[in-house]
Amino acid sequence: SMSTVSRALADNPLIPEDRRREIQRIAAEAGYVINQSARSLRMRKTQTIGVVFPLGHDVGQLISDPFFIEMFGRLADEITTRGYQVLLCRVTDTSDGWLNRIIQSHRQDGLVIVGQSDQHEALNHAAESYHPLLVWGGHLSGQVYCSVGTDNIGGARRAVDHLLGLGRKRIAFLGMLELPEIGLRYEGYVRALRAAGIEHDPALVIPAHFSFETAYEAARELIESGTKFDAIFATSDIIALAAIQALAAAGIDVPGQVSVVGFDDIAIAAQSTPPLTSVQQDLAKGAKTIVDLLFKRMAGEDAPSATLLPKLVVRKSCGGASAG
Amino acid sequence: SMSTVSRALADNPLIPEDRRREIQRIAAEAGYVINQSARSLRMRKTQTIGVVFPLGHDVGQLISDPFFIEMFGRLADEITTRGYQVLLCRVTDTSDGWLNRIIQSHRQDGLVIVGQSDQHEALNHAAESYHPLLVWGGHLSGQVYCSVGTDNIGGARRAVDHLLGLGRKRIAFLGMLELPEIGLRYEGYVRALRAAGIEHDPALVIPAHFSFETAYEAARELIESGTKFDAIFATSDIIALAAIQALAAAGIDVPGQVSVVGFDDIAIAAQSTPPLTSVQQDLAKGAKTIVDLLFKRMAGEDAPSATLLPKLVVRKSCGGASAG
DNA sequence: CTTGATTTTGCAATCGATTGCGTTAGCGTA
DNA sequence: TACGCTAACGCAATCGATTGCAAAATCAAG
Repeated sequence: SMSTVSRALADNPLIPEDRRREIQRIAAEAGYVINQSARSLRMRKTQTIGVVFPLGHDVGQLISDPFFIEMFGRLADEITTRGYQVLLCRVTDTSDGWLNRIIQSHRQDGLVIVGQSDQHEALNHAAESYHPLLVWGGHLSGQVYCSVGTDNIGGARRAVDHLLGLGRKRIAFLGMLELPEIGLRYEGYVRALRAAGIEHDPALVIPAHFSFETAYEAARELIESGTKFDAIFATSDIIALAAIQALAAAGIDVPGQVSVVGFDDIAIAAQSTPPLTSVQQDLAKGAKTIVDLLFKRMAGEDAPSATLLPKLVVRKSCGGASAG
Repeated sequence: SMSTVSRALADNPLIPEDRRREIQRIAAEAGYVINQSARSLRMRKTQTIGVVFPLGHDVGQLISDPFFIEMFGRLADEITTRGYQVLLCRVTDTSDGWLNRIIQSHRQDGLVIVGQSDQHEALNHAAESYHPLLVWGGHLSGQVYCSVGTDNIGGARRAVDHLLGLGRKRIAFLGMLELPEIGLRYEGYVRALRAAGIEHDPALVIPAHFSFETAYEAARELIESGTKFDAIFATSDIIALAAIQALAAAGIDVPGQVSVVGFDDIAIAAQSTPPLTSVQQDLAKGAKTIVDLLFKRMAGEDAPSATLLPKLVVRKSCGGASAG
């Protein structure tokens, strides 16, 4: 009897306990497993969380960025611990309605978007009707969706303040202002300079993508442009490491002549030469917060955005007495 | 008319071209998206590949191992490029029939198992009836399933030969022999020693798990045991890095007193101090091969196992003239 | 206008579970 | 034996697509 079996396997108390056990035993012996496609269709839930990496800006390199990779791993751990599967969605086609296409495919019960990329509007629009959606990224004004992220302004502020404290005055900024998180870090950079009474030179703001190669190019151009600078605030560790290599190639000493600070504090940061000073994002806590809030939303409750406090980890790449 | 729409969206030539386009336009405007649960059920395929990490030996640490992480990223790239989704399966419950449970859930059209763990038998059994299955790992005798992996014996042989060439004679082996791949590396280690006419001392074979902490402990115990050794062949870079730190903590110079060679050549290997000599596995090629073969098998063709040739990347951690 | 061939269209079954609701079985009591 | 009540059970609808097959529409030719 089909319905009885279904109920028995679901541990439905309508079926007497001993009968349930027997059916479960027989099913196990026969190697029977519930077909999840059918189950998903009927139940309208998939026991799956989609993790999305919008790559609107830089296509073709999911794997190359250690930050994304680590974030993914942490998210995967949090999700699987709760008995859900993880579906990785790499979005290459960000044409109109890409997010809706993912949502309406009903492949997942909830979504985590890692990084806003340039899709703030799309996210806002989707969030109006789709609730089990969480975004890792900066908190922007007029934001409808629920996000978790580091205090980018504060983190940048702390990094630049540290450089200023070392006596650095011409601090270059490397990053893509178009991305919301980077825009916020820029905000922190500007505020720190202003607070120190230093005029902000647009020639020191260099667009740099997240990949090592393009960042290296950007740093090289800055060096060759002849613009004078005595420090670099890089908006990611990869950019910082690329800049250090570009400086080394040009015979410029780090931290002797130029101090460098990165962002993220990925694992390699501590291992590089010189070890990299960086603004640490607590990804373990971030991932846990994201998944906690997502499950709250999946349960129908509302959940507010959250901000994590960054920590400046000082190492040798920016010189000064406090190295370590 | 439901059937017409379904056919139109599938670009079925039964529907005249202009009608197809119109229907597609209307569907796009209405934001209609095919429900993948229903589609999967009817079509008996999910456009999804499952990537499985059996953690029978070391539970609770998917994210911590850079090797797994990189492999996953490469696999994900290859899979998404082919228009498939990636489902991450972390297996914690390796009780009888775990693989069958995954297969019969019909959540995916094909499976990639990363690392045999201690599940050789289970894999062999599953492969008899389930064909779209590929395994990253060593090639074992009597193996039914299709696997792709580095030539572990050859790689180990090359690493140990290099140490012997540097004049090292008492070479410790760090790794878990129970795992098939490590067993093969041990085989290479033994062969290299035998070829050099050196007697193999069981006291130099130390069980070491893949996590940094446990590997550090293992190395510390080796050092404190008083057993004399002048080199370490570690079966993963993480183990090698842990060993280097343990040696440093004990005041032993690398590569002055002890040479260290790792396995995998993960990204950090080049960045550590001293930079780590390691047996490089070409994961990009490995992942591509795996997915190529998997899709062949999904198409019903047969596909043979493949072996990749490892390359010894010499850096400073083992001393000698050839450092780079 | 009819016939036959061909192109379009749509009915209805199907995939494999879950579940509301009605039916049957079982048991105790009068 | 009859009745009432509860505990088990099972029929049949449902989820939302796809597709074989038959019906309908269209068209060409006689």
